[in-house]
Amino acid sequence: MARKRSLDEGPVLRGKIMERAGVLFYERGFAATSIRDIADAVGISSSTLYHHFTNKQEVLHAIAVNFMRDFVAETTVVLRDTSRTPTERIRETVRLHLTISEDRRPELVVGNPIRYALDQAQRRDAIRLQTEYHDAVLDVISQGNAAKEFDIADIPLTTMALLDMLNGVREWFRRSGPLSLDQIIDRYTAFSLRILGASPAPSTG
Amino acid sequence: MARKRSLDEGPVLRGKIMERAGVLFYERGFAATSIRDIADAVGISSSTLYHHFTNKQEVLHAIAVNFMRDFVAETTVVLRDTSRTPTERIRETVRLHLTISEDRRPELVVGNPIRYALDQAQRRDAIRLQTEYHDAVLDVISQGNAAKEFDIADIPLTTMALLDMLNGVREWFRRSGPLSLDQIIDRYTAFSLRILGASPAPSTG
DNA sequence: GTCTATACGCAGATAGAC
DNA sequence: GTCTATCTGCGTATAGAC
Repeated sequence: MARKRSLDEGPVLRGKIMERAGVLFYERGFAATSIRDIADAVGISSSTLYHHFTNKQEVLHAIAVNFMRDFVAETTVVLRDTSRTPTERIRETVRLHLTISEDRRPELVVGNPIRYALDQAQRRDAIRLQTEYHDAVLDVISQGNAAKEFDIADIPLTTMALLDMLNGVREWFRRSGPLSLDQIIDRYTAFSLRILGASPAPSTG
Repeated sequence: MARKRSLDEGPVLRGKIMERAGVLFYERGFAATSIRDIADAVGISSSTLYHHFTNKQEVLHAIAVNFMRDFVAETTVVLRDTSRTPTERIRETVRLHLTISEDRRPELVVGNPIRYALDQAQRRDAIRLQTEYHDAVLDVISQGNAAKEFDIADIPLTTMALLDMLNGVREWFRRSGPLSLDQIIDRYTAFSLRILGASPAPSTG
């Protein structure tokens, strides 16, 4: 049994540490969460944790990069699918953005003050991925504008406004609230298309 | 000299502590800023700080409430000025919101994860003021919709989307960047009016 | 690869002189 | 009302046995 545990749970334990640490960081903040808190939540000793990560910052770094990699992978598939119109791609991106952000809320580090717990190099890793997403969105908006689907004066700033609006949702949305996530998505899709100046807006949300 | 100092600098020192602490909390986070860091920045001993505030949390609480009081005072004057149209009031509110947020960035606690350093009662104080602002904005949006100046399906959610979009600016705006704050304000005013479905939109910014 | 035990420093907060 | 000195606990991180 001990043998099997060693062989199978090595990488699993790493993931488990990241998962529990993410929740604790999210609930209490980075500095207010101790290594011992994390170890207790996982059911290991603090020294064992040091065997898997060099320090607390590295745990946060791993969480941030792991999440952003997934986020970018999922969204860029849609954003770069030139078989669909820019409008369709934006609609689907709004849905993905809000869904992933809600499903994995504790893992969101970029764009959140907790990111300042990382050192510069670590932050850069995460921000590089965020930029990849940002640029993909900007490209689609630009294409939609060129195709006269959208009507935009300042493309970079419109991109920021749109993404900031979407990022705001995670700060107040609760599944227990009056609106379901699907309803939020419908309405925010409408808001997004308004910001982009999308011409035919049948559903005003 | 010692006498004069005691008489005049009592309340002044309190304000100075709040100011310096605000900057440190903003730069490093609450938990990562020690009482001694604050005392050093002000040029006093840590015991002197305890003479003016019961603990570190109270410093943050004072910063948050002080700022929100000012914010609400300035904005509600505009929002409740029924001599102006809802559209005009929204325009002016966007300007004020972005200007105050930028001018006093370190003091922004509400809507920022640093707020979790406060206990429930302290947070409630700050959130009560935020709600006052939020409700005043919602009222104006509602009036504009009733007057057919705006075209909105879900007034509460539109209010959230608008405010989140504005709050996003402080995360990335730098005075050293390519756009001036005035330019940002112009464009975000246009975005805001689009979200609200304002009928005549001459400047699409 | 996991544990127990522990080094070491810095945190928040207080005592008591002036 | 401000200081110096200090208490006490918890933080990160490591040593070394198994």
